[in-house]
Amino acid sequence: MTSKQEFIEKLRNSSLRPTKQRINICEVLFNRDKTFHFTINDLFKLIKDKTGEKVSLATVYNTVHAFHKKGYLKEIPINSNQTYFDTNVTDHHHFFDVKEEKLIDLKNEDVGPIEIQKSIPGKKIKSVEVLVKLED
Amino acid sequence: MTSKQEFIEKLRNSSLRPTKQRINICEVLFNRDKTFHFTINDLFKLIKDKTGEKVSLATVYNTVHAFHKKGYLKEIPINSNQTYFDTNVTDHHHFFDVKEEKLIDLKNEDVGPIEIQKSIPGKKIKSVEVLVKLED
DNA sequence: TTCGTTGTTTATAATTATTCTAAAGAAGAT
DNA sequence: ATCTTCTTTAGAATAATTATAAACAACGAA
Ligand SMILES: [Mn+2]
Ligand SMILES: [Mn+2]
Ligand SMILES: [Zn+2]
Ligand SMILES: [Zn+2]
Repeated sequence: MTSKQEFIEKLRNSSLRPTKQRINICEVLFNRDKTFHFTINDLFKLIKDKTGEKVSLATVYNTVHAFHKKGYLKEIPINSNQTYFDTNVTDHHHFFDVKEEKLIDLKNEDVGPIEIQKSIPGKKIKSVEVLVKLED
Repeated sequence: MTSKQEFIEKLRNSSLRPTKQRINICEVLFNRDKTFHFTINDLFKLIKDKTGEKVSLATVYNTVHAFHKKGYLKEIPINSNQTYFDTNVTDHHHFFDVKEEKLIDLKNEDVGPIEIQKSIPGKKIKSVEVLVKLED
């Protein structure tokens, strides 16, 4: 499998040694066609389901945070009891289906350019994110 | 004081009896010129500081949630260890100063109209919020 | 007013996501 | 192979939030 080399590269770039556990995490995170929105708990369960091997919760947290810090994962700002992450690290916005507690990507063209007309002295803009909440 | 009557009205509208504790909470929340962004913990401390009387944390949580449910408070979607609320319940967007952990209002005209071009069958838009993260 | 009812406050316990710890194990360098 | 450094893991610690239940206060009818 060619993807394993990519996983190892991602891990090394994040200053992480490529261990069996971390490869399994990568398998679930990055071996996909579409973007993946998840909580740590989602990921934790999926690792067991998809790889058949259990990885400790602490390792899942540590690895996700390292990837997030390196920019391989994006954190989505929602008020939920759990933190949501996204494998799509490009600039993009989201629908949040409040009932289903599911995130859906919005393409930038679905929202249009957003120009912030105000500025705060000494501060610069780090990110601009739109969250569209959906109800039935 | 004329504002006390408004507090009582807000409480009644939220199906809450006007107690001394809740009036004190209202005093801190609503007796202001500018919008107020806060966490429960901010509010809890401010009540003691501003009114000299202690209100239990449970009461602060309960009252804030009742006001939120009724629409007298807005919850701001940020990933933080604590939930942020806002006394400005109009549609508006925010800067979030990541270092200072402070919210700043953006007027709608500072952002411009946002048109969402995508729709999800069976769902309608409940809110559209922009969060602009600031760094030094 | 007084009394009964219903709602409220509070200390404290429970819950839960996340982070920390430290011991045992694995990876990498020589 | 050996040594060093990093990693995994179970379990403990932390911290925000929610639940509990007993003492107390607001309300409305009598
Ligand atoms: Mn993070
Ligand atoms: Mn709430
Ligand atoms: Zn996304
Ligand atoms: Zn605001």
